[in-house]
Amino acid sequence: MTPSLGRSANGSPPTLADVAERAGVSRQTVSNAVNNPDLLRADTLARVQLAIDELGYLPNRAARNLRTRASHLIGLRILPAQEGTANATMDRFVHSLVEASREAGYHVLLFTGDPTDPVAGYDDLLRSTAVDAFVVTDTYLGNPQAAWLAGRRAPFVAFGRPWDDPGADHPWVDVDGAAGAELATKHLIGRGHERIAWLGWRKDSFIGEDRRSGWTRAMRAHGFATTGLASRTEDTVASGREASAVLLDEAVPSAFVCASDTLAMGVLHTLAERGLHPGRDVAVVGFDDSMVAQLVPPGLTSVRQPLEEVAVMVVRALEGLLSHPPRRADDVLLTPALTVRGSS
Amino acid sequence: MTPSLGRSANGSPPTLADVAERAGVSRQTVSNAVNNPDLLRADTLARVQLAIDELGYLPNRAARNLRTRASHLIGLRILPAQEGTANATMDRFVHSLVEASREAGYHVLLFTGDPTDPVAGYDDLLRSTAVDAFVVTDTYLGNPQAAWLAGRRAPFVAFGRPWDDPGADHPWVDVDGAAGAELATKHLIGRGHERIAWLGWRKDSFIGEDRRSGWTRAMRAHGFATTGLASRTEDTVASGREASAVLLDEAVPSAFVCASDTLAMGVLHTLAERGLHPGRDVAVVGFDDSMVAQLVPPGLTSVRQPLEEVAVMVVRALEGLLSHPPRRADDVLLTPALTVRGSS
DNA sequence: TTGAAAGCGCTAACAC
DNA sequence: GTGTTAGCGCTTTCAA
Repeated sequence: MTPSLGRSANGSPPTLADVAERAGVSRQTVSNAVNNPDLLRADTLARVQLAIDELGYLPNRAARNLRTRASHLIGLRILPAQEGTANATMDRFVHSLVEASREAGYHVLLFTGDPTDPVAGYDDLLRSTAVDAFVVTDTYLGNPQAAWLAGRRAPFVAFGRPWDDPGADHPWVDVDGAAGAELATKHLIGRGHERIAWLGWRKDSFIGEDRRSGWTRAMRAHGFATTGLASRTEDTVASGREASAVLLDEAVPSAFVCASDTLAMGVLHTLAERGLHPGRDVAVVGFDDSMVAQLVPPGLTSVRQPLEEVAVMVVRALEGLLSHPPRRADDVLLTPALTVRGSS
Repeated sequence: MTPSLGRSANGSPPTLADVAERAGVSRQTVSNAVNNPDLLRADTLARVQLAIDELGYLPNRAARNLRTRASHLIGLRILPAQEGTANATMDRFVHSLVEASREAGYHVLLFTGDPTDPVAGYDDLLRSTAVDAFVVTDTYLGNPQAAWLAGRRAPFVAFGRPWDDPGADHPWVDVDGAAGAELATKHLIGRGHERIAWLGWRKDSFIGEDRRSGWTRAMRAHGFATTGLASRTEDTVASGREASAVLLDEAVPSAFVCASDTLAMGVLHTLAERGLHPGRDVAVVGFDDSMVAQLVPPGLTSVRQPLEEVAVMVVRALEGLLSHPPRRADDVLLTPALTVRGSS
């Protein structure tokens, strides 16, 4: 009787030796059949392949990892989800990264760490050679992990520019936030708005200032005033609500461009309180195209980051770093798109 | 000069042999210091520990995995995110699972597979012994993966009851959807509502029918009619909008209990179109406590699944399965809670 | 309490 | 083209 697929007689998965015996060749020949098929004569390859299929053989990962000094695993640290915000960007990115990695033959290993220690978790994975490389996502607020990883000579690619260290020599992929905000502002200008307010993050956020510059650029290009029309606050609904209420009272904008969907939802709250209708009375554009933007009536126009593309480029850069010899991929700055909905 | 932490002279991480040499003991003694410290004499242990710390030694995962036949990796398959729905339950669960796994010494390996083939991806990971076990999440709609994994004798724990196979003998953890819907309905009854509509999924969804039964139970317990007050539809905003419009016209409910936040958002769309205010004119309760529920004005009351607890119980069951000898943990049915917001 | 030997399953290097 | 040898770094067994 044929052993059941994927299990040899002793109950554990078949090994190279099992296949070799069945095909009547040496173990090395089986290894070559798997890794360098063109080295084998056609009939030998066919015989080995048959045995492989019959046994359902797949190389043992641990053994292969040990020998090749590679795990084909990519580490990604995820932070606890922020309740009460629309920040699902990371979750969307995780999906995209898993997909893109798979196509390159990698799996994604998720880990967490003490949120107060930006480097926690990386160290152990690195020292135990559990992953081949990392994808680093939270490059904002002067995060030390890029420098730390670089110091350890750990291969990694960043999703996000090295804002505070332009000389950093790791590859990165980012989305042009200024272009996104500019797109949003121009869209509103095209709809006839002139008094367009900016609702953004506090000044110490590089990403926030970058996005804000897109708004400024579009406004200036059309000769519209920006004075008194900008507000910087925390990334919470409550802050967005308060800030938009103040702006409405003091600057009377007819439209808002926001640094996040969370802040945009704050604007919607203010409008709801005042009996104003988004899109009809006041236009609102958010940033990130979160599920909230898609679902809230009448739909929130929002800047959408091309995370699928980001993931593909990140993996491409990773492949470069992990090839022999290592290649450093060019940095990539992608342009977001605008998803127009009822709120504008 | 001391070699830099985590790297021996030749540039790769230090090994057992490096530590042994430095501490003047055999490799085996170092291994014991790591895995069975009580076997060593106190002073030997201290000496070895010092060398370990100085070198920044951590056991190589691949080697350890090969030897112990365990990867300390848990596989979780994630499906492509459904745009246009509020279904971020999976993302929340991923976070919780990563956290719970870490505390048990496991990492989470994410993978995808052809969405049309429910078993794709599992097979390779299993045969290559890349993961120790799986967490299976999409147990609805007669999904064959549980039976398939069981047939392969692969250790796995399900988040979700084996609805279509009550005799399945794998451990599972689930949330009591009926209790959740009952909680929601009773909450509305307590607010004075009597004509409470049910907006749910199509009849072939076990989960949908389970949740619906909670509504029925609460209504019957109070002697309220349910005839004409229930609607079953697809889990999309558009379906929820249409179905709620029909219900409002034909059955004139004063409140809605929905099988998902997505459907609840559909109700909010209908209310917005008709100039009705959620919470003031018509009460609405959703299911899942998604970010949308938290952010939409005036806040959507929603049933919240205790996913953190689910993850902890899942990992506990996993630990049982992977211990020697394997233990099958008791099945767990957790009760959700209601998060009350402006919509009710 | 510590050390020596063997081997997990694989692939790199080399010999035939 | 194919087979042989060696060894990746670790833990299990057994001997000292």
